Amino acid sequence: MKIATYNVNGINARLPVLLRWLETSRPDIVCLQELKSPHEKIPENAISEAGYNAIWHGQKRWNGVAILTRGLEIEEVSRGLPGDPEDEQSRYIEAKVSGIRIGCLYLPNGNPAPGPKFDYKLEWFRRLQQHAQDLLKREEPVVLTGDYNVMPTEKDVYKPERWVDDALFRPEVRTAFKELLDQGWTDAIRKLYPDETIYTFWDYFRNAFDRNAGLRIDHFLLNPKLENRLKAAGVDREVRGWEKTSDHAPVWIELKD
DNA sequence: ATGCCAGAACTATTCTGA
Repeated sequence: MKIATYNVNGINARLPVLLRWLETSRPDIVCLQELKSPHEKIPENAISEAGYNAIWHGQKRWNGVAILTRGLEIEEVSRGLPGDPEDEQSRYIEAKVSGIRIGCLYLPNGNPAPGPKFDYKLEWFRRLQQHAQDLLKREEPVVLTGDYNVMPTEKDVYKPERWVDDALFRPEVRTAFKELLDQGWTDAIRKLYPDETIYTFWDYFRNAFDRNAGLRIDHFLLNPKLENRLKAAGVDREVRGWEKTSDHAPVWIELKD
């Protein structure tokens, strides 16, 4: 079972790249973020012709998350992160696929910090912690994956000193991420590669990809039921080098059946 | 501090991203 997460930065602008990647990588389950598309404009037919079922939570212009599966049945559990009925942003969708519960999330960026956007990020993080705690009470395997917009440690940033005041790296969000892990979640990439420099995002400016000036902000968190099933994990780095690509690369894990 | 790039939206300029 191969599960992937990919911040596409606009699903319509990214469609050729997305389809090419699906064909080469062939993940069984895919979590997408930053669809930047209203519900009715998601390219449903193209996804279906590529052999994937899909559920999604779109939004005009911003955000948007989706779960795709290669022929597997998707049972949607919820859309929207619990804890704030006023929150209109499409940043969370959860489903059950093949006995695995999958939460697909797009955590707020939070810049500029401090400020209202940073407050929203921290509040969203608190709600995520609460929901994650509830999920841990379950007996079933659970994956919480997506764009967390957090570099967990200095190893996850090309130049940590430049990012200390940024909403993706400030102590508050690193602490929040650590608290999440301390609940009992495993960071899949770090479990398999504790010391390697691994990035999942390179910005479009200043030849960041060529200079490998990257960040690790897309993560897979596994509950204890899944930890022992983790077989492999990686980043499809080459996709970041394709024409008209996203600023993120896809990240994936493989689980024992 | 800001620009550098990229995508989307009531098409030209603004907002957002990380």
